[in-house]
Amino acid sequence: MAERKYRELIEQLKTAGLRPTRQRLALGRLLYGESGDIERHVTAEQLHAEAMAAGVRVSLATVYNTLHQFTEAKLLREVVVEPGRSYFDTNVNDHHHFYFEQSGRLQDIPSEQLELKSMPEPPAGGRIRRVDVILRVDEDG
Amino acid sequence: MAERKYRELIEQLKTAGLRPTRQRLALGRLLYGESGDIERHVTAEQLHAEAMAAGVRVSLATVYNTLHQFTEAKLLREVVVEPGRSYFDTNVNDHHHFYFEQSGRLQDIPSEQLELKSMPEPPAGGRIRRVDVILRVDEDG
DNA sequence: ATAATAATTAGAACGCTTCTAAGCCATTGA
DNA sequence: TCAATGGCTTAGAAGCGTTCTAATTATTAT
Repeated sequence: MAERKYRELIEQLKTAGLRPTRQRLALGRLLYGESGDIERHVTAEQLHAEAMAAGVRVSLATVYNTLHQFTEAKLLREVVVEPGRSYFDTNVNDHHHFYFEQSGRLQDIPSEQLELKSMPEPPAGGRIRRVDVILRVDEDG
Repeated sequence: MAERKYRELIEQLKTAGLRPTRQRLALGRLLYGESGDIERHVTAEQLHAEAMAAGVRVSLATVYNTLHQFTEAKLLREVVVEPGRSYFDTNVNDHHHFYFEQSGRLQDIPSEQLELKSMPEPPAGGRIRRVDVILRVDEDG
C-alpha cells in the first residue's frame, strides 16, 4: 500500500473513532492492496486465511469485528448473495454485481452500465436506503 | 385452498416427480392459501411454526426438504436478503423486492414498477440466469 | 509512568441448515 | 388385494459461518 493510502487509512480509522491497531492496519493493507485500487470481494474466512498466509497474527474474531467496523465506517460494503456467507466489497461507490453461482465469485458492474428506468415509490413512512442489483450468472458447461 | 388449486398442486407435484404426500399437500395449502393468490415470503422456521399452529404434523427437516423441492419445481423462488436466513416467495413471476431491514419483512415490487434502462453484457461464456433487485427500506422512527 | 479505556483473543455458544440412518408410506404389478 | 419396491419422513446429530464471553493485552490520555 502506498504511503499516502496508508496515512489515509489511519486518518479514516481515527475519524471513525477506531484506534489504528496493528491488526486493523494489517487487514486494511490486505484489503486495499499495495496499489489501493483493486476491487475485492472477500469473506471473513478468506481474509483470515490471507492474513495467516502473509504471516499476520490476527484472530478470526478480530477479522469479523474489523470487517463490521470498516463497513460501519463506510470503508467497506457488505454484499449478500447467498445464505450463510457474507462478502465484503472494497468498492463503496454506487455499483452492482455479477454473481457466479458455481464459483462463488463476485464481479463489479459500474453503475453506468446498469441503470434503473423507473423507481417505485417507497412504501409510506419508509425511505430507500440502498439499491442492490445482482445478476446471477451461469458459467457455460 | 380452492378445489381447483388443490388439484393443480397435485398435478404440479406429479410433473416434478414428487409424490403428493400428506406433508407436501399440507405445506402447499399453507403456502398458497385458501384463495391461492396471496403473496407470501416465508422462512422454513416460520412455515414450520405455522404448520404446528394449524395442527399439521411435519418435521422441520421435511419443511426444508419441501421448500427446496418446490423451489426446484419452480413453485417457489428463494430470495436472499440477509446472511443466515432464506426466504421463499410464492410469487414465481418476474418481480423485485422491498426489504424492511428492521422488521425483516419483504414486499413484492411488480416488474412494471421497476425496470432496468440498460443491461450489461454478461461476461464471456456466461449467461444471466436471473436478475434480483432489492430495495432496502428504512422505516422511519 | 500511570490510569483509564479500547481492542484482541481463544474457545464456547449460537442460529440456521443439512445430514444420517431407521422406519414409514405411496405406488406398482402380480 | 397384497406384497415388494423405492421414495418420503423423521428425530437427532452434525455442520457451518458467525457472534458472544470474559480474560488478557495494547493504546491513549494524563
